[in-house]
Amino acid sequence: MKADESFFEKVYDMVRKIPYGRVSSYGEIAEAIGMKGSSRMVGWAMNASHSQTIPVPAHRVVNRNGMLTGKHHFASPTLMQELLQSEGIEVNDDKVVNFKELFFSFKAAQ
DNA sequence: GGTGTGACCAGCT
DNA sequence: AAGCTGGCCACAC
Repeated sequence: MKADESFFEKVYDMVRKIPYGRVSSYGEIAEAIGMKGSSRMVGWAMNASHSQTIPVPAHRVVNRNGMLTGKHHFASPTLMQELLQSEGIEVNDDKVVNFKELFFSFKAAQ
């Protein structure tokens, strides 16, 4: 973790640490970068993720309920779901199936 | 440097 | 049960 990195890069770095086939929440990431309660900032940062040279697996980030709230911000509304399914994550009705089991906690990882 | 905005969250009505 | 409100804080204008 580098302190010099801006808020965006911190978020991106955290999101990239989410393992293949796993998902996490905005609030979890916000807390991981020391901005607990500012989960909106995380989602807002993802809005600029497309500008990054290094790909950011934003599709692995969902809201607290496991719902794909940000899917509409992808190139295609169905792209997020397809990406998740391609990683073995089941998605039903815009929600991650077994979200509780697939949830990745940064605190537990440390 | 004030104001608006945002892919959320929790609490209240 | 479902909708609304406030709060959280970084960033662009």
